[in-house]
Amino acid sequence: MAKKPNKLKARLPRGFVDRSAQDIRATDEMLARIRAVYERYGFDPVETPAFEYTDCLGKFLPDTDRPNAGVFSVQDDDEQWMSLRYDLTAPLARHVSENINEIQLPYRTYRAGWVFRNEKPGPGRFRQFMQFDADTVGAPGVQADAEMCMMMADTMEALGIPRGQYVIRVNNRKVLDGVLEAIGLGGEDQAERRLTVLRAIDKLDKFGVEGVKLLLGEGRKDDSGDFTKGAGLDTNQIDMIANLVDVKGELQDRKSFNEHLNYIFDDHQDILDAGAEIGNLINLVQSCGYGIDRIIADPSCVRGLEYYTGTVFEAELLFDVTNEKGEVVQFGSVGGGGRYDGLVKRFTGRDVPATGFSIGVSRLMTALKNLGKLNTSDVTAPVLVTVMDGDVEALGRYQKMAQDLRNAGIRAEMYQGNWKKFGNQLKYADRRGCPIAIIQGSDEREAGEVQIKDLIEGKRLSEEIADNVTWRESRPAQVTVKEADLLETVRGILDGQADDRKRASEG
RNA sequence: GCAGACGUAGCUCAGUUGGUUAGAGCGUCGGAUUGUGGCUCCGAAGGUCGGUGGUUCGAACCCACUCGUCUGUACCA
Repeated sequence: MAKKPNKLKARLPRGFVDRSAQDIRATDEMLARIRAVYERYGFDPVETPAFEYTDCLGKFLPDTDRPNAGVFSVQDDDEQWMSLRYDLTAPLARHVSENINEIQLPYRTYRAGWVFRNEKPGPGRFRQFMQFDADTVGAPGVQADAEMCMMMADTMEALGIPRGQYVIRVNNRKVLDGVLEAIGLGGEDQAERRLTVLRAIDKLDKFGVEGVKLLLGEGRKDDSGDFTKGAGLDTNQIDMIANLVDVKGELQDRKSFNEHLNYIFDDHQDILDAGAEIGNLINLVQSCGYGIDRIIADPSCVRGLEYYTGTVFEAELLFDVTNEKGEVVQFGSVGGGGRYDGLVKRFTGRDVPATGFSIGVSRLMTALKNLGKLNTSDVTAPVLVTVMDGDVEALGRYQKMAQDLRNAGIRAEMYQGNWKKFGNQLKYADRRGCPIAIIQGSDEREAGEVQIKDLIEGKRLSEEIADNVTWRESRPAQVTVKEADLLETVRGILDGQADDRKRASEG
């Protein structure tokens, strides 16, 4: 009968994660580096809330009054639908529109924040993740797009990704639109088909040209035997798109890009005009010294299907990313953006052209972590002041030692567990990674002394001592000093440990 | 969403043809050692076998459903 009480099971919602101290510190470091680049380009921060009214995000399902399934939504007490933001661009457009009279355009702005997507999570894909965006609102020229591409390249390098290990791929939506028109997919009635074609093109890096061709035609069967219906184009149409898209990074400048387009679409002026815009962007960045090792034209770059109107670009990592099991994983892009000239107009009715991009911080961190390029934090654990006597007077003395260390800028704590088992205090310090333990029992107290134990050096010495009695009695790496010399001695040991770490990391 | 694989202790995994009381290693806790971490030794705790229902004298094992994880794929602002 004595059935255990049914305990509540502690569980994390699917697709969400708790972040460790190390992750938080690493993220802070990444954010600081990204922010420094954006600031240097003259951008200012602005922050918007996690919730927006769903209509401002533009995510109602067609022909219904319910929000899209991909967004987390709740109804406010007045029955209006609100949703957690799924990116930072739509909220920015809302903010700018609401404050359009106060904001000096062109407006350069950046912001980092959590965004939420109610989708199937996967490795490195979560339902809450962080983006770090930069946008220029009210800048119509391709020179603003060019600036974005360069800033994105600078950001990659600021994060420690060497040149040649990443690339910014640039395209223009108007090229793709023109091409679709040219192969006879224009008009309202073919909208769905155009989307299918764009999705197929976007899969180039995943499936290769042959895979894309299948998706443009009848369809493609994947490894599990699942069949994806294709766009149903004829071979002529498929070949034109395949030729457009399969360039293997050969389009190095304005001239070669235009020649490429000209070769396939020599009688379509709108395509050539859009192509010229990409060419101009490439020339602009090259005049600033950003060569094809950093920014390159790529007609297969598609990006989001929703609101981009011109230039689109994305940052891709070129090194292999391996997971915990050592398998190489398809990583795809770590950020991207483009021109969205219609987004502010939805609210204001005014033409307010804008361009910007987004970096997937969480995703990029996964890549850097798996690569071992993530700055492992150099935060050291606190110095532990151990407790030998539990009377209030003694506790005050221990607490004061901790305060003195803190006031001297040294991370320190007094042991707050059960002080009666002294061995456990050092065990705690060991597991916590404390560099030093401070010990003062009645003997030391009477002599006006403290014992200072270098736990790192002690750990090293322990390898040479097999016998526990000897190990305990020898009190390795432990010195006795006058109370007045506590701070200086601790600082000396910490400095020595820091030097050792530096030497070790430099190999 | 679709397809497949897998769910046994905190973790990694054994578990015979369906047969008594479900095991190991690691970890955790306690002791040897109440003022000294590591090592070693001794001991203990820890399980609705993912859940529900069914077949059976009997189910961790077989069946159905369901939940979760992983892989591929679709969607992805």
